[in-house]
Amino acid sequence: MATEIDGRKKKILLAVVQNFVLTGRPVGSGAVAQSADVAVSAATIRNELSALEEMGFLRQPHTSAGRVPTDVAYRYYVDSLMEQPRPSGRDAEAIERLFAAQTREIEGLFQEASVLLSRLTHTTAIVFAPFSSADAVRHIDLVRLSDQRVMLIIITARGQVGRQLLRLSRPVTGDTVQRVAAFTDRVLTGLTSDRIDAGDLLRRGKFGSAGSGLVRAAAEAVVEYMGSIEERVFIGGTANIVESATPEWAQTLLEAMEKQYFILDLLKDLLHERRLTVRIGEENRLRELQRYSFVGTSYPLGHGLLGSLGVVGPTSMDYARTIGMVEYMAENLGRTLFNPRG
Amino acid sequence: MATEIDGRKKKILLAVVQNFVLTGRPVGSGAVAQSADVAVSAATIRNELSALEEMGFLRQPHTSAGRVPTDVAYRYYVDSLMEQPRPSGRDAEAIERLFAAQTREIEGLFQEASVLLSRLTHTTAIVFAPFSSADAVRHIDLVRLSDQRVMLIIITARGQVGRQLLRLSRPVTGDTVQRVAAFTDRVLTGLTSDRIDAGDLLRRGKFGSAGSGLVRAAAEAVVEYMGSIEERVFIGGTANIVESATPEWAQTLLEAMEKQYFILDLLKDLLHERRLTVRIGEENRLRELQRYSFVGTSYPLGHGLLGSLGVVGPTSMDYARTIGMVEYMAENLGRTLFNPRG
DNA sequence: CATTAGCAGTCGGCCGGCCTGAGTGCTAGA
DNA sequence: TCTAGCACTCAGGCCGGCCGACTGCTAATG
Repeated sequence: MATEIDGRKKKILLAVVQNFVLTGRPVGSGAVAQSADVAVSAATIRNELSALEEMGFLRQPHTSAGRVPTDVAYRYYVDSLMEQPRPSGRDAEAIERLFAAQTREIEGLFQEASVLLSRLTHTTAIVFAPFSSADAVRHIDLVRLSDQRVMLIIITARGQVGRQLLRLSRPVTGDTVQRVAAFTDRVLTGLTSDRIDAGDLLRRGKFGSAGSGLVRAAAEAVVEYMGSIEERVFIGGTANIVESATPEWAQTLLEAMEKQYFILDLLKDLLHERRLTVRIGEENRLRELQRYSFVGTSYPLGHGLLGSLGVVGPTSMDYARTIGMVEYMAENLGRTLFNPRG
Repeated sequence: MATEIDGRKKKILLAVVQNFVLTGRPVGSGAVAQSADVAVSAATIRNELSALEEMGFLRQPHTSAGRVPTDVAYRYYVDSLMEQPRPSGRDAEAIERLFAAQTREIEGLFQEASVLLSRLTHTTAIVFAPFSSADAVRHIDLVRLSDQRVMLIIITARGQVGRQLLRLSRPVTGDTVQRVAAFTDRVLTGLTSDRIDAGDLLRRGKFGSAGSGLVRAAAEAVVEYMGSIEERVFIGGTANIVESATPEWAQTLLEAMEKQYFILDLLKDLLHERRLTVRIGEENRLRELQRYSFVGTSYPLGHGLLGSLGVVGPTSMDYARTIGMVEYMAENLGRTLFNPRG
């Protein structure tokens, strides 16, 4: 009859959740009687379990089995029951070691962060780094690959780097490429994309027809690049997906993970709010994720930008530990890329 | 008694391999009698099958089952039986479309190549792009992230781009970073790593203690970067791994795929020879791959460098089709990145 | 009136036996 | 040398029984 969740129910629910997370098997009244610090018999606990089931926190896979927490139970656990520890000494140290080096290749840093996070939490980790290029040009370079192919390299004021392959309709000589590179670098540096005009460039620099084609192609590619957002995604621990579900679900999720739009949908709305987000089972909008839970947060990327990172794992994950890790990783990553206090 | 493989045996073996690749189930004498173009009865085929088993080409999962090809049979099939078709019109078109764009982001090109290749072959595809940096400096830039963190951007003569995070022991101002950037760019451009000397730089440019620290850190990072080889790996279609094997094998392989050394071991020796390589089952050195087959080849990256690409799939893959795809993809990729004829 | 001991009931998982069907090897005859 | 026929083998599906874990209910208890 009790429709409110009292102290004893809390303890029992906590015991069920912890036990299930640990063993992965339905938890019976006997197991709860042993592990929860309530001094009542298994029979009483049965009554309580039955009440908790009525309230939607637990369910039975079949009549004669123990209880399994529902998404609602995990939600309640995360919101009201668990105590959130900082990562243990060893785990914290592993994360700190990643950021200890004096010099660090930047793509590698993101990749290794995702791998480490996945390893520490036994989940699949995703690190999302959106670099806005709505920014000014800092440097332009052109590298001749062959007669009609040139690579354009753009560096923006904020340090974002893009490399674009240009295909030309006429062959260009190495000398022309060099001259056009120097010219575009000189003329475009400092400009934002809305102030770049291919026609204007062609009037200011005199090149043969092949050179003019290159100038035009480069200018167009620069405008296109500067207007785009480069969204880099680093995924680690995909193997952990296989462990935690049936092969079909694993395959579906693996497939989804390779889709850009999937990742964006998952991580993009974290960018607007700075706080930790936990989405449990069916709380996820994405159908492929409704058998899993997601724990994510954002981190500062510098220049006022935010990135986000998170993990995907079984709904029966150890939320306390996972949340601790995700937060600590975000903190360290943010501090490394952008440190207001030096 | 026949220890040589005659024409009829060839036809029968071919039928078994093709049938098994198609259905995935052991092939019996009846099925062979129907599909192979030999006008003999099932009983005769049974004798031949038995002989082929004796010779090591086939094996029976159990006494009353049909036959399954061994690694040896696939090897013989690849070497002597199959006819290698060019990719079908539709497949070729899909590949060509990938390379059709006038302007192309370069990382994205590699990534999409791996995804497309995996999709067309139902395997997991790997594209390996080793960029040697044993090269001259083309451009240096520094971007201040915070008081004590600076991002170093290096462009090499061949167009390789590196971004390194530097952590400084003293805070630097934006102005200092700018001055050091201009100085290092001017002084280092054109040099190879063996001619870069931090001490010499410090003598030639006068900066405060913070600036000198930055000069030294930058110089060291440049030397380190120029001496390294940046090895980028793009993997597509990991979900296909799950389909083709038991979850345990799939997990083992997925785990291995995330390891740098594994990929390198797999793809690096392709770089020395230009021809197609097929490694079937236990022919693979790597233990994790001995239940799979690998089909790979190399492609020119420009500047005399080679990259490599390949796919990993079940030993019972459609080798003819797969080989066609891998070769066609390598051809197109190579032509796009490096085109001796324009 | 909450709690508890006891008991009957439920059901998944496992084991062994049975049957079926696909496919084999062998033999005798053409 | 090939083939028809036959006895044989064995994986996989199906059934029934047993075991054990766990439940819900009831009646007794402080």
